[in-house]
Amino acid sequence: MSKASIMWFRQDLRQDDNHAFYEAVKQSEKLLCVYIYAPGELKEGALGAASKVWLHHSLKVFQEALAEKSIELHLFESESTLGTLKKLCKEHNIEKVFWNRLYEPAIVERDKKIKAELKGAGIQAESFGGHLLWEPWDVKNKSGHPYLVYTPFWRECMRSHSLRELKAAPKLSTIKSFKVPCDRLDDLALLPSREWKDSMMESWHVGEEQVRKRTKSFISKHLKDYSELRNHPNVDGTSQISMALHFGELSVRRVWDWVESSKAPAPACEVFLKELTWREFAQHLLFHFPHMPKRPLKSEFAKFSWSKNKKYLQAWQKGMTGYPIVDAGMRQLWQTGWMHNRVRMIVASFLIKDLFLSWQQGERWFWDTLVDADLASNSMGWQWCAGSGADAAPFFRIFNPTLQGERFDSQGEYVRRWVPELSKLPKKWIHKPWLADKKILEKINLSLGKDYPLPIVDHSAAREKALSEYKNLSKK
DNA sequence: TGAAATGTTGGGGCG
DNA sequence: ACGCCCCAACATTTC
Repeated sequence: MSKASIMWFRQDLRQDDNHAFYEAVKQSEKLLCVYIYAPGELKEGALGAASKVWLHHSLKVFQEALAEKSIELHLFESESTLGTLKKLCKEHNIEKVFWNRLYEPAIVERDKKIKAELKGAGIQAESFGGHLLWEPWDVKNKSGHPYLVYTPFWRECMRSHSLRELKAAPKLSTIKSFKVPCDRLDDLALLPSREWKDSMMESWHVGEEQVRKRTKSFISKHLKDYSELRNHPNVDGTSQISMALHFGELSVRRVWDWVESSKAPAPACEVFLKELTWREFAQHLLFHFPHMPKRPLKSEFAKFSWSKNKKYLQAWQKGMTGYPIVDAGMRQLWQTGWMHNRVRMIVASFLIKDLFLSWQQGERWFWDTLVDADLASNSMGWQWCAGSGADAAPFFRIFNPTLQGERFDSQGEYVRRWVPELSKLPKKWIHKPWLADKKILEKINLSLGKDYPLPIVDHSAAREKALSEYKNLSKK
């Protein structure tokens, strides 16, 4: 039993199944809850603009939820988390600091240092597993190395790794709370002046309570059709829990439990649990290969000579490439901070293999604009598309944006929703407007090249070029 | 969680 | 009735 402790909240803004919080409440008489915003320490993991907006709202809701139980969540903007923690410990006679572990390289390094320094200063420090299903150092192949291929990773997790015990939300009625001077939420300046910040959040559920409802309703209504409907961008067939998993409003372990105890057929459950395990795989990869966000995991790809065409990059970012499914996705991303996963693969393939821009350019744009931006998932995903990652798609697997559109948005509804200038175009041409009859275009008063761009590159020519470039690379 | 090129098969039209 | 061609449908290979 410790008299006074700090609960250091990070990406675990929840009460349910929060091991560090559970133990902190159990082991302490008096508890100081803190969130420390120290962007300078995070390197390439420093939050993107959309993530900051999400964090702002998430912190607000979490503060309110704790306040209902008379617990204050103290916010601090800081240049040194260690400095802030040490100062608080000293000022308030703190005996122990609790937190849940994270696995990004810069954070791991910082937290190790913090733990050592606190212990050196005579303060106990204990970290807990809560962000993942399994610890990265526990899942290894027979020769003791981390897995580089997903399927064996999945099998190994299923075969030999049990899930940790779930923890209920701690009972807060008996714990004594501190109230100390701290920053206000607005002082953290997480909301940019960008105009999309309000409209962006309209699409999403924020906070533990709302996210729980949304997830449970997904499981009971949509999980049974997940394997099919998750591919159709205009259908509400995905769980949309990525952002809540990133900031920890939702425990992945808890979701796993809900899915396993759901009434959905076992094969549907498995498809979904495999997606949760892809997230896990990404986190483990980043832990073992800290350079994943910056450099190709397959080093031969470092020689690839990418284009630096700024106009192409801008056209892609703004959703003005002339390929409707690509543009719809990029505009959905800009307006809502989120893009359907099927479309993420399509726009990524397009950036890399049609425009020859490096996957890192795409990675950085997603990082800044996605509310669910996650260093591990994002860099793994981009490397997967580029063919340079672990268990990646072969480079020659090139998506044809027209065919992908026709297959997964067969009615063109997704395109019409996000690219309104094409909304009157008949289904037949919705994914290839440049082939539409002039008469039709005149009739709907659509002037290609003016109201909507002509394709900025020719897909089949770009495909040939990409393949020959790749061939050269593998020769060298 | 590709697409395109190439190969194979089999039904039907037709001399 | 037969051979031939066409081509859609499907399978396999290649990038």
